[in-house]
Amino acid sequence: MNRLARKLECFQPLSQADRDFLDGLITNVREVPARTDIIGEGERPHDVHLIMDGFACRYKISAEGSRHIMAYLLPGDFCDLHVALLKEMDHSISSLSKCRVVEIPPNRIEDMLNRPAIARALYWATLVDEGTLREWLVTLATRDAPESLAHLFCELLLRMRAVGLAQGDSFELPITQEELADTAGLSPVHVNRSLQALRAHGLLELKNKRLVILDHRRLVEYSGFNPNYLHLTEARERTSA
Amino acid sequence: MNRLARKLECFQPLSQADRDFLDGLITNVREVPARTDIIGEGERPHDVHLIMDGFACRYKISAEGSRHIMAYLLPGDFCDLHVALLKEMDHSISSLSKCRVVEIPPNRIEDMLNRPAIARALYWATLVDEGTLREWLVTLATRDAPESLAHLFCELLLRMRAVGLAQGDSFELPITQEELADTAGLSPVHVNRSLQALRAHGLLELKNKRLVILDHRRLVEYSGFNPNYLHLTEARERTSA
DNA sequence: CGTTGGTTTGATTAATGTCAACGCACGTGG
DNA sequence: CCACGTGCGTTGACATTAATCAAACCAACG
Repeated sequence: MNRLARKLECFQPLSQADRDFLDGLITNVREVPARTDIIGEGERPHDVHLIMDGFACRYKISAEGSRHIMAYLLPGDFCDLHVALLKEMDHSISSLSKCRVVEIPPNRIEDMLNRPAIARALYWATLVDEGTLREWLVTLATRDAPESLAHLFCELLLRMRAVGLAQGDSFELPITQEELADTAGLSPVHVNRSLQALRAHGLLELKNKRLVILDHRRLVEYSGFNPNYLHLTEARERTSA
Repeated sequence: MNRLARKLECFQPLSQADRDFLDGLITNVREVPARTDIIGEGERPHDVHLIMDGFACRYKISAEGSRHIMAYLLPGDFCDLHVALLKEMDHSISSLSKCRVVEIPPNRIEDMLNRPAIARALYWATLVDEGTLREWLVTLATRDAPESLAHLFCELLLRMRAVGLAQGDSFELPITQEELADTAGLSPVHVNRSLQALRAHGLLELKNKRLVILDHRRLVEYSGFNPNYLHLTEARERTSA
């Protein structure tokens, strides 16, 4: 049930004690409306934030005022686990949809990191985040607009499955085309046309904030998606909530 | 003298004992010619690799055969510190110039991570790597060609300074325009034209494998460079070898 | 029923890629 | 010492992708 535990078990099964510990972390839950900042660039938050429900993102605003989204944060993802070490955030975090966010005080984080299995799994998770960043870099540099979106959707499907939030080849995607544009480095207009192309190819449908992948195999092939950077072990992929 | 120690001290000064320990790591040095793979995607190297001299890079080859460079590895940078945890590399590492690479066996790495100050500094370094990846993402998504190159050069200057390899506002940059193209997601032709534009603006000169920044202030402004993502403390920036 | 936020469409423009050729410096072997 | 090859940088002409601007449309919601 706990999305964090589910995600960490993609790396390695946890003991019941560890699972219970993670459940115990979920005490201080805060509702965050859609499109509101959770942490701003330059801040140094006191508590660590964990997404329990909804979509959030890391982003930066460039000098000319354009926003770029650098990562999606799904249920089970930490926003700022590292913050204790650095003087300040070098980017911001904002909700995309309505979110439920857990705030965890530093001493509980320390307790968590003293549990070896959890600490290792969290380290794995940051390596996956880094791999994801690298793959997004490749996308921006080498894939054209529809390929970029297709690749993103392939990735999100696996990540949503990993936390039990996919239904078959589809999942809730509560974001706008403008947000996709800010993610893929495209204009909203071009995102729209690219989505139409993907639809026309019979690869997917995106409406009512839900993405339905109609032909997963072809979508993977079309976008050149290789899931190795997510470092999932096949056994732990899940297909249902 | 030890580039790794210099770099880690950008986070926090180290004890003499820690510095000595890091010096003791440099036993098994290997010469690597330019443009040769150090670690390939899919491998799982036994030893950890540390760059002591020269330029290397992380890269991926896309399905259609194009290469994308996702990070530069300078003296003092680890190639694959994390590798113990993951089953396999999700990207490759190759030298750009001739390099000197240290190979460190896993038990020495373990010893290293048992030294709290060093472990913390290494964790800081991986956070900086992640921040750098995010900034490159922003570059690809929002900056035009000459801005991208200018931004990259600003970053490299600070990184080279941090390990004592810059002379004033200039440093050795032993890479070709084609490699810059594979970094910035541009064609070599366009890199060439963009460099000419930067030169024409009197911002910099790049010849004989050396980059001379002629007007640092304007270059920073031109590229919208904000060094916060490198998390350097001013005090530790160095300007000479 | 009007307003609002998001999506869709068309026309035009700007940035960058591609292809092809040429030049230049350097190193090598005759 | 010269001739040649090779790798890299440079240039020009042209094609393509995606951005921009502006307007229309649509559905949800008060």
